[in-house]
Formats: sequence, C-alpha cells, structure tokens
Amino acid sequence: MKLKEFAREIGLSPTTVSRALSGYPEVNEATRARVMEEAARLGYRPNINAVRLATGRAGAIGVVMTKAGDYQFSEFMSGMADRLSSEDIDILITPMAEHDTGDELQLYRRLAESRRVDAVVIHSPRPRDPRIALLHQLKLPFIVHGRSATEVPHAWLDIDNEGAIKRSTEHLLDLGHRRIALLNGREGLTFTLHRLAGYRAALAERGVAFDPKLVTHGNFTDEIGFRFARTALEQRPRPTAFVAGSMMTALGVYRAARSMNLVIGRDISVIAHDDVFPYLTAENMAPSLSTTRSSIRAAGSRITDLLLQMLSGREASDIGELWPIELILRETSRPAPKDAAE
Amino acid sequence: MKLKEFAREIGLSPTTVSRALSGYPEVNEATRARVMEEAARLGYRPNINAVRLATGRAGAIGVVMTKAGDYQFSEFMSGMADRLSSEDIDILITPMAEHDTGDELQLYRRLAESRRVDAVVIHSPRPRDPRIALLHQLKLPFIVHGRSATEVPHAWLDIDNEGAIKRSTEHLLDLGHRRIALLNGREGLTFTLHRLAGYRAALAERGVAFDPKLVTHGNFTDEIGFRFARTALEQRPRPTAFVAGSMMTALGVYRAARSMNLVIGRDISVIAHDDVFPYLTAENMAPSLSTTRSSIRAAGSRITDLLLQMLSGREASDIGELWPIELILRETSRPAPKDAAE
DNA sequence: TTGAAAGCGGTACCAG
DNA sequence: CTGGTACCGCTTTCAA
Repeated sequence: MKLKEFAREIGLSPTTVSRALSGYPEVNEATRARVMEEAARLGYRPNINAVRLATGRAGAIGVVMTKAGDYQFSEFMSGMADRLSSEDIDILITPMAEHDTGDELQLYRRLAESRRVDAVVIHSPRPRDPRIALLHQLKLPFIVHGRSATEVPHAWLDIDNEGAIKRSTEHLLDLGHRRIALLNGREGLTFTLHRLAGYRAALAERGVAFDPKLVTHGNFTDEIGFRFARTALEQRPRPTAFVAGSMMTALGVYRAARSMNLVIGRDISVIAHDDVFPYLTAENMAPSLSTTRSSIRAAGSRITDLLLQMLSGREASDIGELWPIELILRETSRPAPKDAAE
Repeated sequence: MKLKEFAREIGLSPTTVSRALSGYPEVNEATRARVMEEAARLGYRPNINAVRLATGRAGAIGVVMTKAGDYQFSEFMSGMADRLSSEDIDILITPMAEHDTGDELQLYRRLAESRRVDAVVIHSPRPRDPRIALLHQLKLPFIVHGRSATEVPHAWLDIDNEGAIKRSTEHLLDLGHRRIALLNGREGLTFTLHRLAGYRAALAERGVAFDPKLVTHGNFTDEIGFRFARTALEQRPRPTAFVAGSMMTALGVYRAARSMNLVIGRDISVIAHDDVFPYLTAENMAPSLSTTRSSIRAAGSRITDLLLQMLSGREASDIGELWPIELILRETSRPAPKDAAE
C-alpha cells in the first residue's frame, strides 16, 4: 500500500498522513492518533527508498570492512546494533576489495559520493590519517574509533591505551620484573604508538633501560603471540613478564611458555589487554589472566550514539572521549622469580 | 551533478546516458565509451536512492544480527564481503532488538516490508523454522545457511555436520575410546540435531551404548567447554575423549583437563570442529588440535554467490549444497589409555 | 491544522 | 540506436 492509497482510504491528504507519521508538530493530536492506528491496522509502511530520495538521508551508518578477518569486529558491530535497534537506521558494511588495498581512500570517496550512508566510522586510525582529511573535505560526517594527530577537527572515541599499558608495565615493575616484553599491535597505528609510549614511560620512570628486542608488532593472533614469546624466552637473560596486546596473543604466550616448561604465574607473568568477549574470558583461562579491560562492544554502542548526535547537529569538534581502563589482577601477575633478578 | 545536467553537458539525452551507464545493449559502443569516460572525468555518479526508488531494487543483502555476540559472525561477513566487493551491493545489518527476541518473525516481516534489502540470509535454522515459511510467503528471496526440514522449497547451503561428527566419533572409537563426550550446540537447532545423529550413529554401529550424561548443549564458549568437561571428567569411569563443537569449547576442555592434571593427547583425546579463523588456529594450540574443518568464510562467500544467482532468476528450489568436511588429525587424537578401558 | 502540487534523481516504455 | 516523458512514492514548500 502506498501513501496515496492509504490517505484516500482514511479520508485524509497524503500530506497530513506523512506529517502525522513523521511526528510533525502541526498535526492535530487526535488526527495523528487516528492515522497511527489506521496505519497499524491496514499495515501501511512508507517505502524507505522513496523517503530517502525525498529527504536525501540514507538511513544507514557505514562501516568499511577490511579483508582481514578481525575477531573484534563482530563485538563492535553488536555494540552498534544495540544502539541502533531502537532507531530506523541500519548498518551498511562496505566490503574493501583487494584492489582497494593500495588505495583505500578511493573506497571512502566512492562511499561518500554514493550517498548510501549518512555517516561512517573510521577504525584503526594512524597519527596522520588521510581518511580524516578526505571525509572532512567531502563533508560526510564521521567519528574516529581511536585517535589521530591530524589537525582537521573531528569526533573521536578512544580508550586510554597509553595509560593502560603504562599501568600494566608499572605493576609488573612493582612486582620486581625488569625484563618485560611487549606484544604490540600493527606498526604505524596510533594505538600501537600509544601503547609503546606507555610502556616506555613506565620503564623510564623506574630507570629501566628500554630494549627493542623485547618489543614486537603485529596482528593479534595466537600465532604471532606464540612465535614472539618463543623467541623472547630463548634469550638470556629471558624476560620474566609479558604485556600482551590481546587475548589471542596471550594464548600464544601461554603456549610458548608451556612448550618450554615454564609456568605462567610463577616463571612468567602476563598481563593482557582484554576487549571483553562473550566466548573467551580472562577469568576462564588457566591460570586466570590479569588484564586491562575495556568493552569494545560498549565502545561500538557509544560511538553510534555520538554519531547520531552529530546527525542531529552536534559539532564534531565537540566530541572526543577518552575512556579509562581498569587493571584487573588475576593469577598471571606475580612477583618476579628471585633467580631471574640477575 | 545530476543526470540531467550531466546529459546536457555532454550533449545527450538522460535516457541514453542512463542506458550507457547501466550497460544496456541498445547503445552504440562508441557512445557508451564516451559516456563512461565523461562520467569519470566529470565525476558523475547516479544517486543511489533515486535508482532504488525507480527500480525497486534495494542494492543490499540483509543479515539479521542477534544480540548475542558470535565470533563466527565476522568471518562469515568477510566471506560475503569478498564476493560482494566486485558488485554494487552492500550488506545491511539489521540489529535485532531485545524486544524482538520473543518475536523474531516480526523483525523479518518488517525487514521484508521495508524493502531495504533484495534478499536475506537466514542463520541457525531449526528443523521447522517459521522464518522460512514467512519469507517464502512474503516473496523475499532468501537462502538458509544450514538446513531445515520444512516442506517449503528454499535455497540452502550447509556443511555435513552429521558426517563430520560421525567421522570424529568413529575415529575415536577406532582408537579404542569407549566413553566419548559430546559438546554440542544450542538445543533445537538443526545442526545440533545433525551432530547428535552423527554421534549416535557412530556409537550404534560399534555397539557402544549411548549415555546422555556424556552429551551437553550450549553456546560455543570456553566457559561452557570448561564447565562441562570438568563435570564429565569427575565421573567414574570418566570419558577418555571429547568431541567439541568449536575451537572455543575445545579451549575450555583443555583447561578442564589441565586443572585436573590430565594430559590432553595422552589421558584425554579431543577432536573439535574448526570454522577456520585467522587469529586462532588448531595447529597452534598446545597440543595441536585434531579437527573437522570447514571455512565459514568460504561459506559466506558461496552463499552470497548463490543469492546473487537467485536475484538473476535462478530457482531457489534448485539450490542446495552440502559441503563435505575433512578430518585433520593432529596431536589430540590418540589411542585410549589402557587403564581407562575398564 | 490541512491540502495541492512541485520536486527528489533516476528508469523504462513508447516513438521515431 | 536515440530521445520524450510518465512514473517510482514520499517530503515539503506554499496557500488556504
């Protein structure tokens, strides 16, 4: 059923019906009530594409999906979905094709020009991220999940990566550890740099020398966690503690330690960052894993909320949230073994 | 720039331009080439919402996202994205609100009536899944990821869950195991029933009695894997092998075994189903995990492909693919310990 | 508070 | 092979 038919059916003009259904103030309340009721009864629903053409709104928030599978992605999406379930807005996933890899900007440009989305979320920013300048220039509203040092004003939400890793490192130092390895994220990303900064700051404060051999960069996979931990543990003197970037890398560290007959929580301490997953929890690891934790799902929800605010007129430059991280001590953060103190 | 302007600019009618750009056959090739070129030069792009209104096509494939986070989701999505990256079709995620939980059908009905998607993917079907009848009736093209016993004709793609679990179980029986525990999926879902059938069939063939205490149902989380394995391993005689529904439950089984000082691959065998994740791999577990494997990403890709075929006219009832599963033996499937043979 | 009518930006039928 | 034009279904001035 279309608007015209429906309007005729209930003896009103399309105009009034449209206004009643869209919540315009100038409609008599009694009329509105009747329209709503009749719409429900007769099953009238506006054609979304017509609405979009007429209003120019797309009714969707865009997310670009990189080809690399990412286990955090679905949690973030769930968070977005939580917030959007009460709105008439969808999430539009734009696949990033292989050939876009070299030219990611082109993808964002097309997305903006196609007007398929009202706003987008930018993930994994770099300190000077060209996507930010581009979207700003194209005037497509966006929010950055993470942070960037670019001078273009923009909305962002980030967790305190520097503080989190600093705190983990400090805690391990307090426990007497001196050789602490860091499993960092992919090189060049802002959060990776922040984590490194937190790590170095903690060492510097305690007068512990920074050793680049104790730091690695890469994706958050068990494989990388394992390989790096193996290599690190083969050094002499070997590290007595690891700061792991994710639960997956922590699993790799566990495995490396076991494969060398080292006991996590005794010979080796570990503190990992936990994005909070429903299917893999730090409490349930053996031994239970000490973590800095922050729900990526909550971030997805809040980011969506902020984006909706921007679509209602809030200034992007007003928006910037830095979420603190809690350090949760469990069984894997223990005093450094005496014999390893050199 | 809009079609009219662009057409005037290059001295052609909107009609011809539209046809040239959309690949209609009746356009002179020279004209088409020129139009394409000029469009690129002048940056003309059709307004997607106008196209959708005029054609009635939505340009998107829908996926309903349940509130529960699911670590397989993003891999499946990646697969879809792989296939769609060469098409002008997006993925539309519809959040399932809390209040839809009791009435999921309503959500699909709204999705269909809103015409926001051209087709949808149905996940986690049940033997008599009402969504299938509904979408069939609403004439929204769809494909089922999994299987359903409903008589309504429909397209589907599934992996051979029954065969996979049967094979795992048989293999363990061949190795001398007699008390084999099964960590199954959520109750009521088709794949859960299929897996149970495979398990029971293998036992029956070998004349091993079925013991319901050795079977559990639930989400694929490390937590559930741990809890069930603990309980099972406290029984006397205890199980000597586990067939785990996922990598995550397998992690729980590992932990349970360790917590009881049992050695996986010696005291306890494990074969799990692996959906193939880039960040957590069976080879890299310690000990390396024997699995039945099947890429959920490949399934996402193929399902999308089939959906596109349906949108081009292929009959839904023609489509049904059952993917075989390979059993990959690694270190966790070993002969049953002698002393456990009773 | 309500209604008439002109867009929104394309597509596709019908002529030529 | 190209063009004129009536839609697609809703929103939003403008007028009453």
